[in-house]
Amino acid sequence: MSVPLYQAKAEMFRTLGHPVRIRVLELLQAGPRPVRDLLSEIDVEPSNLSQQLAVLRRTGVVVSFRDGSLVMYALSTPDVADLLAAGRRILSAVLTDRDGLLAELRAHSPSE
Amino acid sequence: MSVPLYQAKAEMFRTLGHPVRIRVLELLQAGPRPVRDLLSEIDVEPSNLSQQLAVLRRTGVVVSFRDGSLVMYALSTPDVADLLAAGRRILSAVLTDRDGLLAELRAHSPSE
DNA sequence: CCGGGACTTGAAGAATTCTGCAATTCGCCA
DNA sequence: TGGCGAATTGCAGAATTCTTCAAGTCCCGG
Repeated sequence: MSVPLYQAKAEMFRTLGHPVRIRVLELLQAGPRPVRDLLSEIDVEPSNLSQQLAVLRRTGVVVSFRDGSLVMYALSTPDVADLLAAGRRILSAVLTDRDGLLAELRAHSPSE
Repeated sequence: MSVPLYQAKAEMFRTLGHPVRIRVLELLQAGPRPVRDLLSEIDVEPSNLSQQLAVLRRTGVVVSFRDGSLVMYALSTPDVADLLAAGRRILSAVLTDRDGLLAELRAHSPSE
């Protein structure tokens, strides 16, 4: 497998590695939305949101088009939902493990 | 949904956003491996690999344990494979779209 | 044609992340 | 016990990414 491919995969994941961008993608799962709506649901400055949207566009995870005076954004492929779902599962698995370990640590004596 | 949760999700994805770390995870899909093996398959300095492994450990995506004089690494949950698979699907969807667009651009006259 | 809302772009400084070198730890075995 | 291979840690400088502010574009209504 070529090195540039790993680069591309990494870039794909790095694109999701930001709270605002994650939130945007989750909102877009419900369908296309204008920037104006995203802005009202995410606590961030307009220019910052635009920057984050640009990152998502650059990678090709979302697409945008104009509808009258509004700019709409949409997921470029429904596969994005799978990615988010897989992320949630891992997060929950990891947190469960952590809690499990914590519980175990508390249940036994230090010398055990 | 709380803001810290988005932070946690973002951190999870950011963890995967590095070529070496992606490669490590793909290798670990086949089962636990010692650092020594990873090192022989990935072109990176030992200290760099260690740093990247530390990042993966911190997030809880992988776990490590000692086996004699070797340190072994393993995926903490098989769900990681799903994430990588979803990433691949999106990448291929995005690239296909791009190629599709390119082909379309080439097939029509500039003024069309 | 002008005003104003809806977004985007450019750019700079702050904050993070990456990389590689040197030094260190840990366990094994002669 | 001393030497070694295996890995990790501590850092410093380089490279990226984030955030914000100021300025600019586009489009609709008047």
